[in-house]
Amino acid sequence: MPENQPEAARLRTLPSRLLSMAATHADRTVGDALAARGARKWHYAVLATLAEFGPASQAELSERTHVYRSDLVAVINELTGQGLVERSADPGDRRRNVITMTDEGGRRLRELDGVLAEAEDVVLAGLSPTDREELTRLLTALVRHHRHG
Amino acid sequence: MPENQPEAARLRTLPSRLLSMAATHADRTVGDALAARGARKWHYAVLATLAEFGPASQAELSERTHVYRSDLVAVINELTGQGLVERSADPGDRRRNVITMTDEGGRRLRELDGVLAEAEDVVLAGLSPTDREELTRLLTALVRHHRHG
DNA sequence: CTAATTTCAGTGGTACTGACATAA
DNA sequence: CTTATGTCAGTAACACTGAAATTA
Repeated sequence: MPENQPEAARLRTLPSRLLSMAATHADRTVGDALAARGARKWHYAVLATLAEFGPASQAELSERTHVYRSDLVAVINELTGQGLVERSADPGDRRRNVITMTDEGGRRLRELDGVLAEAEDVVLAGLSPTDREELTRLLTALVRHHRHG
Repeated sequence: MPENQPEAARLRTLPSRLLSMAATHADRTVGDALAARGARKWHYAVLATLAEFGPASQAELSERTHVYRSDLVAVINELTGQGLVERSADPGDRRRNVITMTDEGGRRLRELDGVLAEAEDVVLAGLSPTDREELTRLLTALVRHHRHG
């Protein structure tokens, strides 16, 4: 028995659901594109963060990328295995490792920049340039608020 | 060595990343709120769909909720276990089950409506009413576009 | 025969928790 | 003693694939 009240179509406009569906599609698009080059989004996040802020400890990388400390270990292992970053002991604090991007890591990052740009374009294909900016603005406001709400 | 080029801050405005972070937070907020009542978002999706379209086969529910047919089995098992829906054989097509919402399922749905409303409000707390509508519009356009090329 | 439906078994990336040893 | 760091083990919900059995 369908109801004829306003909440009959509960699901269709539920923001959390729309967010989830859009993010799933975006993650899959980006993930597939990166996987075709043997990378994952965390790899890109770490490389991009190293390019922006320079060498850092794993704890710092975790804060900046929002990849959990515990999960970052495997990511750094994979990146070192590919020669994209180097892990060395911090002489000033022997609890820490210093992660440094190699030259090959820099080249890899610029390669992945291209992959990402294409993927983002696929993700946003349904929106005008104005709407893309508007969406970015709204999402930025959302995550900003969540981080110090 | 931080770069001073425009792509230095690659991550901060990457739409797929913003989408992912916002969706993760939203999923967690909604998921926690539902979990406090012993429910998950798929349970809500199934109940809401049954309320809107009436009794349906699992294949129909899968299409409407976008829960995979294989995953839907467990969801229906859980809902029947709680007496919220009933699973019976379709007399007209013996491959199918007919899933029907019980009266208790209807009460449960209205209970969860309240839970969802609160959770959505938390999720969108950083946005004005106008921005909330705008976000909903943009996300709707995105998922709409994804669903038909 | 092919096609649809339900079900089960399993995979993989992600988000997250807890604990431990080491060192500040 | 407390705190921070890196590491490991493990959980849970989710998205998705493949295949088997049944029936149309």
